[in-house]
Amino acid sequence: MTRDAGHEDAPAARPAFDEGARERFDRIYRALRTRICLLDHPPGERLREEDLAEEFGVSRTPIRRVLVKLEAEGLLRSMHGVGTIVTDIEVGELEQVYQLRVELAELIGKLSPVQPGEAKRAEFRMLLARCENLISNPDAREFARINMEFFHLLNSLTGNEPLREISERLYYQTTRIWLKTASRLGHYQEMLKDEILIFHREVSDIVAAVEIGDLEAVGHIRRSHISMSFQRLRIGAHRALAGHDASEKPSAVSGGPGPR
Amino acid sequence: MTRDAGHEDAPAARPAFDEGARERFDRIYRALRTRICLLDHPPGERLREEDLAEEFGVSRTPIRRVLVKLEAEGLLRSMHGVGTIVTDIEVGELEQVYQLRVELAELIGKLSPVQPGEAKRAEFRMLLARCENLISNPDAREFARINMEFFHLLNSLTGNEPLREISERLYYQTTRIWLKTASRLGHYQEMLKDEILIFHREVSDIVAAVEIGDLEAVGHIRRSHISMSFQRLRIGAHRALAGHDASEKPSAVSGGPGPR
DNA sequence: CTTGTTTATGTTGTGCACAACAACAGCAGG
DNA sequence: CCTGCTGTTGTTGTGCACAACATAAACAAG
Repeated sequence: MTRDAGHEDAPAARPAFDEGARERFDRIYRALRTRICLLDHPPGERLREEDLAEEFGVSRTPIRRVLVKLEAEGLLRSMHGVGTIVTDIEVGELEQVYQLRVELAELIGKLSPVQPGEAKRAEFRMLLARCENLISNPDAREFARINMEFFHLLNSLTGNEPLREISERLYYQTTRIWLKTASRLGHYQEMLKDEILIFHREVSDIVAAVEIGDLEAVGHIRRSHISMSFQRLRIGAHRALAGHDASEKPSAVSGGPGPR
Repeated sequence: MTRDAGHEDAPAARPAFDEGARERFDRIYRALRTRICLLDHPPGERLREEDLAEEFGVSRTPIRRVLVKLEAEGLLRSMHGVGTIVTDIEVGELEQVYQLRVELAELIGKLSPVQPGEAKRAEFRMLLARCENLISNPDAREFARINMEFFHLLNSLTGNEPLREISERLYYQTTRIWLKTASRLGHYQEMLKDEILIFHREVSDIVAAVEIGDLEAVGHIRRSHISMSFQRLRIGAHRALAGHDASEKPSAVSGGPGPR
């Protein structure tokens, strides 16, 4: 298992001088969610409550609250007497989630859009810069992380809180599938570079739309990219299943999947 | 408090001969959710974990799991050292939820629609009959209950499971507001009869669309009714706030709110 | 060797006692 | 009468020991 790789955002067993119960809950919840979506906990891995309790410096009880929530979100599945395992995901099962995400993407620009101030626009530009760095220095994990931050930035463009919550939930249900599918493909490096280029294009287009304040355009761009991303994902998964993934050169438009 | 009124669907402290943990969790969860939405537990009421534990014949631990989930859904709010209280709701805060529900209503007919078989169509006709009975025998509580069952029936028309889950969640966040607003209005009886007539019209139209298998039409009808219902709700709440609710006769189209 | 049974082991679910915390009543000082 | 403090009470959050459960290994019967 890759658990010991690096938990930059989960400083284990931090004393947390004056942390309230709710803050601690959120901290542990987000840490685990990030780990699962970055495949630090790959699908099928068993999470022992006692280990997690020791790692975060608490008892099993608060850990269980977090696990219950993660199970409600569909990332975990705990069975009495067996264990708590990270749910496995298949491209086919995620089609419905993607269909819904495609529709919701447009709503972000429609329902209570909030025009970003200079600070937020700066965040967008910063992310675009990190994305450009990524082109010359491809790294799947960093890619997934930037993608996650980009999502949260986009999500903050709507003032509709229920929409934000639901979009976030669906995002975290689907985002793992890319890393999982990609790791199975033979032409890992080429595909990663292609996907990063496509993602950079999306970020670039969206930042342009944000700069001129056209949030509806942001929604449309996002929608088409999510849709196309899922199409590439399906093709990639199909090739991986057929087993002739390493035998043919990928093209820029249909090379492989990317996290959206 | 109205807690002792009638818990038809929550047989308290049932022995439950061979009930698994998951089934019990679901039973308690749904019982409490129904009670909250039927205002058996009105907004602001304090729920004592120990009382609930005793009533359902379990310890505090499984009760807390249910409360955590209900809190995640926005129906409860528990504060350390204070208590677990039923969240209060205002029409203004629910505007965003309604905007989202309006958009999602159309998706039910679009995303993976499943043509209902004869059994399901019979359920629709049955509900329509109960709705007609309601006209000659108005009862707010029964109205809310039929409305709830009608929602679940509609929700089963899409095969998109994430959409079903999200729609359900949003429905239960909003459905309480009608009973709460209605109970504050002076012309309670007239408004109830008007709302029942409007609801009967909606059910009738939707059943007709279901019979000919046009699920997209179902989505459109539903969408417009949710939208109009919220408009009436806002007007009703405004009148109740202004305090001149009992002084003027309501009309059929703008009389008051109804649960959607 | 195969198969059905039993036992051992490890996990999640539950119950209970206690800690942490907030609100309130009572009271002293002004 | 008002204000600020303090003890008391009641609630949710936590830790821990045990029950319920599933799995797999060990074993006996065929």
